[in-house]
Amino acid sequence: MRIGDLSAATGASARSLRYYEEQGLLASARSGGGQRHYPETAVERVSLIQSLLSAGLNSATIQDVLPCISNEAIRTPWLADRLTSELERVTKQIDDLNRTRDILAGLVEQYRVD
Amino acid sequence: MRIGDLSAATGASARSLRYYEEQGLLASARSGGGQRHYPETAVERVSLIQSLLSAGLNSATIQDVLPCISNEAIRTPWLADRLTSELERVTKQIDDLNRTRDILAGLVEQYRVD
DNA sequence: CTAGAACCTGACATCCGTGTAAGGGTCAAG
DNA sequence: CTTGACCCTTACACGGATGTCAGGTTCTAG
Repeated sequence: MRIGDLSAATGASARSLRYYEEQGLLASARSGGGQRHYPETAVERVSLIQSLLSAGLNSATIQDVLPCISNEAIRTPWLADRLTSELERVTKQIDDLNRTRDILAGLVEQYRVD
Repeated sequence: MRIGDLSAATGASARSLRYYEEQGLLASARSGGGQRHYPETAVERVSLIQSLLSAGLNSATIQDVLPCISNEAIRTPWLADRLTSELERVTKQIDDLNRTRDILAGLVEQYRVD
């Protein structure tokens, strides 16, 4: 599939897909003329990248965590630690957001027109 | 209290406190020489602002939602709707983050060195 | 072959809360 | 009065993913 197809399939803009590639998160094959071609599996990969980005991981961290050229899982204690640390960060973020949701719910109550 | 005290009490930098004021989120009285003075209640207000910012509300939205000059609660259907809509957004964000946490947890499992 | 859609690279713009530096004023203790 | 800590305004910089524009190339349908 070409970049427009992948964009349509994932909701990521073509600009973003090129950026992911530039950051080493997403590989592409090139046609003779230089145009990008992606395997079907790229859809899932982009979806994963989107999830991690929306969780607040930056592209450098995602690159550390998801080596993209080799499909081989690189299992090192360092990587496990890194992932665990990000997991903790996200968990803490969720806790914070839950507190804030309660605050918002309280405000909704307080400001409601009776 | 002066800006340094409020900063120490809340963890927000003086820069941020001035910014909150500039955005209409936080009021201050001024001494003859122009220095800011805050009532004790400012601590709680800043804390609320911090929570809302960390939940992804921008200052314009917070300003809409928390009129700062008047302490009077401005109860309008519009405000209640606005708050409800932000509440829904945060709730959705929490759901997304929970999904991403699961993804990360799965990766931790997958990449763990056995 | 040709038109037009889709793609390419490179560069600059945007958001927005925060950091930071410059240059100067305020305030309280000694 | 002096000193030093604290504060003032103004202005510029940043990060980082994404938008957008320009100028050019590739691909595909007719």
